[in-house]
Amino acid sequence: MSKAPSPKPTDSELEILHVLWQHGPATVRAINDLLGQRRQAEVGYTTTLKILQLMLEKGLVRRDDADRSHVYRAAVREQETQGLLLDKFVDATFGGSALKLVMQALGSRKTSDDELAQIRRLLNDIEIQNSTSNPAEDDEHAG
Amino acid sequence: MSKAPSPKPTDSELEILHVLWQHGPATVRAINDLLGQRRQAEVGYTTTLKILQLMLEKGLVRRDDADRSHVYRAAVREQETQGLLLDKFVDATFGGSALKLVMQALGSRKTSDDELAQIRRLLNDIEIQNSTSNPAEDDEHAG
DNA sequence: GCTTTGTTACGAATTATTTCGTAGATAAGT
DNA sequence: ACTTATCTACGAAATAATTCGTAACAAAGC
Repeated sequence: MSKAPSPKPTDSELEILHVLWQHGPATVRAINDLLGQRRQAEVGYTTTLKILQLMLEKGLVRRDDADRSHVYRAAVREQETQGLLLDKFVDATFGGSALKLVMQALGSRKTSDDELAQIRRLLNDIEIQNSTSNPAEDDEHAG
Repeated sequence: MSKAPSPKPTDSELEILHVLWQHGPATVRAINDLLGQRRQAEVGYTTTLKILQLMLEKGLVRRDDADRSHVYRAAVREQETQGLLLDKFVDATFGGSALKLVMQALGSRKTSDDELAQIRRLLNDIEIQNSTSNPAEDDEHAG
């Protein structure tokens, strides 16, 4: 029950987490190289090292220091972290209303029919969950 | 090119913008009082004043200093600002995929049937737009 | 007129984040 | 063995955001 209260990662930390999520465990050298690719400008090696050390203290990553080149791995899951950040963002920007966020996300940008279909499937799933786990009567049937 | 791109507001600035969007133009005193209500702890009067002065320089607010108590008003629109922040957030957290954001927002939290219905209506509207305009050239935005 | 109250402007302390330089250790190359 | 390369740890500078104290000034109250 005691869920690790992983602190909210900063922008730089999040970028490193993306690298680790995609690439898997890696050395500082590898992480730094991958960061250089996804960015415009290179970042100093010791900068990456420093951030990883701070992330280790925060519990955002784990490391294997058996070898001289330590190997870092993400200690938080991608979806959980995204969910955490999303919660904060929804609170700060949309007053806590996830609905407003979704409306804004869908309304103010181009969404393909394919993406719309995926969202519809998700809506159907959620509706089924609502009706099976919720005592409130629900006779709606999606087309 | 004549329009200065309003910089991304910080968390504190965004909170003040929320107050101004909801309440309309207000003095520092009024803004500070309203901030105190929506927060856990009070914030110092001069803190609010200082942030408003910085926001004025950034172009996030305008002020009427005809009277001794200056009256501040939002200089950026709510939806535009939310859209701007949303873009940055989607890039940083979901690698630019608005679809992933929506899936996460809907999937990882409780969404009521009422909200689901609203989203369905929006999906229908978007689908109609997709089918009535040529998808290859409908990237125009209302100014 | 004098004092109290409320206001703006400004400087500065505090905290967080990002950045990198340098020292010291270990491994690798010759 | 010696030199070079690579790595970690650590300190600290640079930047940004938040906070508030104080000075200066104007208005209101007595």
